[in-house]
Amino acid sequence: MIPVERQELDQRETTPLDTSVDELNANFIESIARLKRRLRAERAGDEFNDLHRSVLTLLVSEGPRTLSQLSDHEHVKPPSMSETVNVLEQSGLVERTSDPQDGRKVILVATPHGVHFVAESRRRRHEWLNQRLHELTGEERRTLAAAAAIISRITDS
Amino acid sequence: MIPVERQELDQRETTPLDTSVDELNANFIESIARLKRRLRAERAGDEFNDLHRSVLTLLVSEGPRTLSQLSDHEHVKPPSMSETVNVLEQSGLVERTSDPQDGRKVILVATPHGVHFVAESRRRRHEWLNQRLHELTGEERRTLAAAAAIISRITDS
DNA sequence: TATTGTTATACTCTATAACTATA
DNA sequence: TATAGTTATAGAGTATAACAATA
Repeated sequence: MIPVERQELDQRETTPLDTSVDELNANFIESIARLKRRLRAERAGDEFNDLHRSVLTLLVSEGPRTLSQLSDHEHVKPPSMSETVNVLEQSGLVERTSDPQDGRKVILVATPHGVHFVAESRRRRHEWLNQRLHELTGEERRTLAAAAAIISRITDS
Repeated sequence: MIPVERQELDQRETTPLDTSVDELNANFIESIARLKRRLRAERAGDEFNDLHRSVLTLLVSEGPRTLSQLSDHEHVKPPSMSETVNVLEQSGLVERTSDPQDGRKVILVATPHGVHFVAESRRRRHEWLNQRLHELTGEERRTLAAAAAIISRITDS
């Protein structure tokens, strides 16, 4: 039924490769959307969300960043990042400092407590996914790691 | 700095494999969260979201389902699925029918318009991601396809 | 005047609680 | 009673618009 519809509708040139990209697009988005919804249920009640953790991890591993740098990197708008940073700041995990060269800028720095938190929390978080990952074969894990690298690259392009 | 912290904190036994799973967990979640945020920005203004499309695709390709079956499959609660189905129904893409065996159940069926929509929209949606996928090598696409399959499997376990 | 960030407000997506109808 | 689904309401996460401070 679907192939017939596709045939009717495919007015422009398509190669089998196009079709496979379309399929990949749909399958891939649907699979990660379902995973995100499942993870949401698993981590209900957590104090920090993925964005909080991603920002903190970046500050710990890569060093201080301005608010705009953070919002660009994470693909959110500055007001969203400002609120995210408020939470981290109120928890004592990051500090706002000012740029001596440019008074408009706010530079975010991880506190020692923030560094400690990242090291400590990597293991505990997303326990459900951790368990699932442990059940995979080494090759399957390598596939996911390779996929994560590809996703990061295209997201930032 | 981080390795020292880890060493202090790692009270329980961990193997190198554990660490790599932790890293994979963090990297993977962060990469797909950033991708999701980027996709949100790219598809602003769209009439349907990922859940609408995923549900419609399932009904078209796999046949009629009850509301509970849909909410289980997509990992949302029944009220969320009910609202999602309302939108698809109001757009004429699915129909609610009743189960002749059990009057409590609602069976969702894709309309001909819904079938047509799925075939027609696969190509157009997420144009930004489609473009990125076209720029990948065949092997990179195979990696993502394999990752999507693994994700789907573990999400539904 | 342009840029960086914040505050106020609103929208999207999903959840929980309360309810209706049927088994 | 227990189950399937809906309605009403709330919360998390993100956005846009308006504003303040600095360049």
